[in-house]
Amino acid sequence: MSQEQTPAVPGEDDLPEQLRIRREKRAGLIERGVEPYPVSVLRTASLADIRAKYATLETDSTTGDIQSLTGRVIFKRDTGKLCFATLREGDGTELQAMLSLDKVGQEVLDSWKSDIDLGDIVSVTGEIITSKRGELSILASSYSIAAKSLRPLPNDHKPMSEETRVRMRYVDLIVRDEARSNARLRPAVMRSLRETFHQQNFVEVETPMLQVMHGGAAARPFKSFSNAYDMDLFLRIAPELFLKRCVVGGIERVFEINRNFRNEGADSSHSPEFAMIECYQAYGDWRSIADLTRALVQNAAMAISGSHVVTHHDGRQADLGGKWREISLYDAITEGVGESVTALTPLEDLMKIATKLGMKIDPKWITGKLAEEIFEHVAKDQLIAPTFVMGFPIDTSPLVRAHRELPGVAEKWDLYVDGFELATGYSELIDPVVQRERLIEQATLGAKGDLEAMQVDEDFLRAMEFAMPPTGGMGMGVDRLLMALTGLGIRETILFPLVKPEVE
RNA sequence: GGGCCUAUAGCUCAGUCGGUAGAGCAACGGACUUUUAAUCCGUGGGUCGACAGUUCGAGCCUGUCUGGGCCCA
Repeated sequence: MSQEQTPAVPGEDDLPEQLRIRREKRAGLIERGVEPYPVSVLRTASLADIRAKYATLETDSTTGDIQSLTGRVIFKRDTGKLCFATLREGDGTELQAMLSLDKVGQEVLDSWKSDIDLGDIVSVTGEIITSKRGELSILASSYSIAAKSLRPLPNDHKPMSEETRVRMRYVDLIVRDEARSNARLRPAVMRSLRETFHQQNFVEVETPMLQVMHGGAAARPFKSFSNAYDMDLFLRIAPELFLKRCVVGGIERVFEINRNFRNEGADSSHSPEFAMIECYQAYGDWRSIADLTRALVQNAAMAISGSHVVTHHDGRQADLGGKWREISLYDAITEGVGESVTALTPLEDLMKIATKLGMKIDPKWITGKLAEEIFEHVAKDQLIAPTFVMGFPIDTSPLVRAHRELPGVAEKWDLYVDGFELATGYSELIDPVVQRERLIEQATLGAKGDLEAMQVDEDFLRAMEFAMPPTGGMGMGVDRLLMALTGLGIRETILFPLVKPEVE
């Protein structure tokens, strides 16, 4: 006191007024012997319990039921001798607390008015009643502070800016109903997905995220390093090659739901880390795996909205029910450009078509890649209702079996919903000799500077040489599934999406 | 990668022609025993994202950088 003290936190003196006042209130409580962060407080029921128990209580009644309830103070309406506050608990359930002079006395009432701020978490003990206006309430005989908030809550009636919501999701969850429901949507969808898999006798496995060699998809990886082994490691871009090892080993129906990492840009439909489903079904093919995919999506829709018709957050409805439309990729291109295009159409002809469409062409694109780009250019906007796009070019699908009839085409589909790619499914390539040739082609592309090309995974090829049964496989983005079910952007489906650090 | 928009009080946002920084909520002081975003009276709160430039003078104009959003590829 007598000496000059440097503040414990640098710049404590420079805190904004509201933060400083709350820190002073905390210190004041401690000085008076009141613990602002007690080890426990009284709680006999949740607010939801009380709401359920007294759903039909008449206006201005008493119950004689004494409870201790906790919640965060989100509104305060202080009058001279009777104070009201709205308490809110984690799922958004609210209940009114009332403190009256004749029940708690002058000292307690004064302390409530001066010590308790919006955002504080409190425990209130008293009788459950309804007010003269009919509001279900707890009429306090005493209260205690459960945890003092040192920061003011944002304005509860104006939505926080998108940036603030993402940077401070914990506050978003306190103040925004949709944030709370979104957070609970994902686990509901995850449970539904797992149930569908279990109904169909799929076994869930967990395969490595830290990999010696990345593979199973075309993407740039995040690179790490193992000090103990003195070698480079990669965060996985896909679990595919390990799940296929499982199928070789006899786990005939296998799935994994877990995180993949891709060292690429982030936008409204891409996140550097994202949850992905992959599954493999021995003795299945691209057709059987398409049926499974439809069941996964439709059951998830049913789980969260009780119907195959889902309502997006903006009120738009999307019907995911029934059997989905199928179109052939090359038929769609042919229709879109008005001249016949097949997997055998040479690169030069595709170039002419793309140029005529005014597309920007990357000279590194191979024939199949160019065909896919033309498809996206002419047809993507029509893919709002769920649509299987069947038959992708074989030169961009190194892990897929060739189509049983169409030359140059692979037995691969992409599922489009709402204009974006939700899932992809294959008849898997199981001939180890062809598989080796395809991976070596990829490695050649890699040597030429294609950073997304796959590496040759010798152990994977050895596994394939022990024979994998004919198999259908599928991959689906979980975040994108949530987008298709809700219409939200990917950053709203992920609780804590990657954000660059705030600058001081 | 290219283009457009954006950053101002704790939160959400105004800020005209370049001339002393504004509102609502929140906060602080006071009144109020049935409020529901309570009401009424009063008060305080700002490194206008950062740096540079133009100017007598910059929240505003110019440039660079940083964060965020949208569109295109």
